[in-house]
Amino acid sequence: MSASSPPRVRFAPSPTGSLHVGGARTALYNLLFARREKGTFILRIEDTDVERSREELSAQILSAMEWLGLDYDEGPFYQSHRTELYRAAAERLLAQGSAYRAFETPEELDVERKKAEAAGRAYRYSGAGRDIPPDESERRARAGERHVVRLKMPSETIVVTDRVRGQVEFPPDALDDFVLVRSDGHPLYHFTVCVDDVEMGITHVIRGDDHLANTPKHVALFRALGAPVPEFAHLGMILGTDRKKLSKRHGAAAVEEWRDVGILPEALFNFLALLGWSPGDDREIMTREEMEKEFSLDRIGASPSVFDPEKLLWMNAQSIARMPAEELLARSAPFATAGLPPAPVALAAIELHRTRARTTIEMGRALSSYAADPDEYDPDGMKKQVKPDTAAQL
RNA sequence: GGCCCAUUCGUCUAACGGUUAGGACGCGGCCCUCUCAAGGCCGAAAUACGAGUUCGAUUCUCGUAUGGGCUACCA
Repeated sequence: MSASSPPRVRFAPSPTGSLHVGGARTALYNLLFARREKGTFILRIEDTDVERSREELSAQILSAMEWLGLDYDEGPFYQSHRTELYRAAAERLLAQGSAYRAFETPEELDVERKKAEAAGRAYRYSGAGRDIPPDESERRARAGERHVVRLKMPSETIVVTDRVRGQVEFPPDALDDFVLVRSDGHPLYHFTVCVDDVEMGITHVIRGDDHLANTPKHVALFRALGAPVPEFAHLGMILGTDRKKLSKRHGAAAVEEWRDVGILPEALFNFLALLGWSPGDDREIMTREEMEKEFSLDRIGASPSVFDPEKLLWMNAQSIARMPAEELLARSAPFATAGLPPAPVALAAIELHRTRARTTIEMGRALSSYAADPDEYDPDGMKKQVKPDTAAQL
């Protein structure tokens, strides 16, 4: 690959849940790559699924990204505001014969699918819509007949070039003519992704491994759209300690949950960066500047990785141990639910506890314990720590 | 079922054909220490299995096993 113009990358979450640590890491790698290559990091909200997308979740994702320091250069762009773009693209593909209308109902397709399943065959759409002459297709559409728009998949092996997995080949019979636009006019995910990636000039697609098998569809779409195919980098999944894909039921799969238990954003950032990427030497604790300077797609590992809360806690403790006292105080103060002592006392307490507290919650709690004289002292502690003559003074 | 991906200590990872397979978390021990931490030193702990290529495989190829993903008018 020759040196070219600065890369443009994007993070494209769909607002169907809060920001997951897996998503956060994807965003983080995009960000690091953009910074390293002096490129542009774009945020795009994929909210085309009207049934599942919720506005407050978009806001939640935005705030989680801000907290983690995942700052983007352009956006957020909402796909729900870009429907005209997709409609026009569908028209174009239809006009140039790269896509066609199909008039089967979901029920009919379901029957076909069941039949194939019963026969032990892999289901593929028949491609019947391909044979409808353009003028007839046009007429039926104008008459209001319900239809979807499907892409004509080329009957050739599609080679996906992936920066972390190398060349991956997909034989032609593995893909069928998938749906671009639903019968209610809503454009579908694979379609909007590609239209937007083209329109936004995306040069590198860095995303979760779960999209690798979808990539040949995207490659076919980019070609049909007459656009250059971006480079891909597919990241291994993040797993729970049981080696299953990390999810809500593992607890603390969302970025906010870590924020709420007193994890510092820089610690989570550092931890996530090293979950699947390594600078190549033995460094573990890295500053954001170092990461932005040294990040490289070529040093991303291909295998899935287990999210280990213990190590995150250790990294957090490292951050706490190194942070300037004033800053640490400010970050812990929100967790000092039982009040804060006067500043000089608080600062002294910070120094006393910075090697003991692993989270800002623990620090906040420690700080609060200096806010007022306790009502009673632990008898064992008294006996051990307080000499008889001082005890008399109390 | 079909297609695709992955596999180094329990976990995160380094080693881009030749290393006593390195580091980190966690774990154990010792030191430091009025306690608890932190810190320092030491230790146990890995190339999934089987073939092949090669003078030589963690590294390249194939197979098996195990995990995972995709296979929607979800994203």
